[in-house]
Amino acid sequence: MYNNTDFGIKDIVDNQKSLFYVLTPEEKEELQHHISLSNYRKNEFIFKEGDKPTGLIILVDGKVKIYKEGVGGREQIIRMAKPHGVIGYRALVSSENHIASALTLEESVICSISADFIMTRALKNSDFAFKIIQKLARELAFSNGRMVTLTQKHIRGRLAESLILLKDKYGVENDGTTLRVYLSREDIANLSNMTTSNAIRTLSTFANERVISIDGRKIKVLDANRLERVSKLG
Amino acid sequence: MYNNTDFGIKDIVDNQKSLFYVLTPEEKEELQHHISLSNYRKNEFIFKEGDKPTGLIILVDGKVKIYKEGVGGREQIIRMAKPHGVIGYRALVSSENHIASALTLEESVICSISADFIMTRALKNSDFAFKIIQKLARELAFSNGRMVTLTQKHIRGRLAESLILLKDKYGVENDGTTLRVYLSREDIANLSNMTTSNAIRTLSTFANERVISIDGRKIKVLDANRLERVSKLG
DNA sequence: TAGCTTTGATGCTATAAAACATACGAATTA
DNA sequence: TAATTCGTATGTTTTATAGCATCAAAGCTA
Repeated sequence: MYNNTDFGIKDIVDNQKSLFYVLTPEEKEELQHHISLSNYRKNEFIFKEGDKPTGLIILVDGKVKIYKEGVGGREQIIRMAKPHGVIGYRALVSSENHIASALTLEESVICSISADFIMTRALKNSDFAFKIIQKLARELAFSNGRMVTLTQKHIRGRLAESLILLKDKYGVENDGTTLRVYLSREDIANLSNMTTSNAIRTLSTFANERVISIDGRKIKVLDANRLERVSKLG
Repeated sequence: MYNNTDFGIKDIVDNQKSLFYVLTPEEKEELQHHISLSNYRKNEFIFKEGDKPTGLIILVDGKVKIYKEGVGGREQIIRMAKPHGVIGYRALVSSENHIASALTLEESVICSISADFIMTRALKNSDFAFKIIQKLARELAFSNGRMVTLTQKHIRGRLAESLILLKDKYGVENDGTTLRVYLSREDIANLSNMTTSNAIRTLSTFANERVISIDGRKIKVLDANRLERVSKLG
C-alpha cells in the first residue's frame, strides 16, 4: 500500500488541477524541499486572524471554515474549504497578516509550502502567478456576490443559498440527496448571517415544506429547484 | 501648455505608482499602441454588469462608483474609484464577464488598455502579474471586511464607516474638514446598505451631535475621533 | 419663468429578525 | 451513575430598520 503522506505530496505536484502543475521540472524539484504535511484534529486552528502567514496551505483532506469575527465577537464564515482547496494564500501573496481564521471542522490533513518558496520562486513563474490571479479574482467575485446576498436577501433566501452553496462545494452522499457536510446549526447560522435560533427555525420550516429533510446534522435536499427558487425569491 | 490626452498617457506609463511602471521598455513601447483615452460625462456607464470586459481601465480623472444590483434591483456600491484607480480588471484577468457596473459620478477621463495586451503581454511579465495579485488580494480583504461590517454593524456604525471610507479615499478640501466627494443621499445609502430615508435621517442625527456638519451634499467631518468610535461601537 | 422632476427632510406604521426564555435529549465530565 | 454542559427546538417579546406618505426646496427643461 502507499504511504498516505507521500501520496498527498505527489498528488499536489503532479495533479493537472493543482496550482503547481504549471511549475517547471526544476521548480517542482525545489518545491519538494519546501513542503510539509501535518495532521489536525477536529476544531483546531490552522491560523488565526492577525497571524503572519507562514506558507501557502493546501487542504489535502478534511473540511475547514474560514471566518472573521465581527461586532461583539459574532462570527461570519467567509468561505468553506474542501480537499485540494488552497487556504491562507491571500495574506501570503499580499504580505499582510491573515484577516480571517481557519478552523478544522473535522480531522484534516494539510500541506504547507513555505512562504519563501512561493514568494521568491513560484510567483516569478508567470504561469503560476496567473493561477493565483485567477483564484483571487474568482474569490473576489464570490465575496462581492455574498456581500449583496447577505445584506439584501431575507432569512429564507440566505439559508437556501447557503444550503445550495454547501451542496455545490461538498456534493452529496451516494443517495444523491444527503449533503456531504455535517455542520452544527451554529455554523450554518454563521455562514448565513443569522442567529442560531433562526437557522434552526428556518431549517424546520424548510423541512415542513418538504424542501429538505433533517435528521440531526444530516440534511437531505429533497427539492433542489424549490430551494433555488427560495434562494432567489425568499 | 500640455495636451491633456498625452499627459494622461505619459503619466500612466512613467509614474512610479502606476501598475505599468514595472514593464520593460519594450513592453512600454508596445503598450502605447494598445492604449486609448476617452471622456465621460456625469452619470455615464463605463461598463455594465454582465458585459464582457474590453480592456483594463484606468480612471485618469473623475469619480466612479462600482456597484451590483441585488434583490429587486436594489443597488449595493461595492467600491468607489478615484483618479489613478484601476477599474474592471477583475473580470478581465479571470476571463469572466463583469459582475458589477461602473458609473461615473462626475465628468471623468478614462484610459483603456486593450484586453489583448494585458492578457498576452503584460501578464507574462511576472512583476506586472504580481502587481495585479497585490491589487486583487487587497481588494479581497476589503470586500471581506465590508461583508462583515455591512451585515453586522447597525445603521450608525455603517454610515460612520462609509464616511470614514470616503474621507480616506478622496481626502478633504483645503479647509481640512470638507469631504472631497459630493454624493447624493441615495448613493451614500447604497454604499452603506440602508434606505435613503435612513441615510438622510442618520446624517441629520450626526449633524445634531456635531460629529459632522451638512450643507446639501457638502459634508464636513467635525470630529473624526468620534466618528471612528461610532463606526466601531454604533 | 413657469411647470415638472428630482432630491432632501421628517413623521408614522409595519415587519423581519434579534433577543430572551424555557425545555429536552444527548454527549461529556465528575 | 449522577451532574453538567452542549446542541437543538420552539414560543414570546422587543427592536432596528424598511416601507410608506407627505412636504419643501432645488434643479431642470420646455
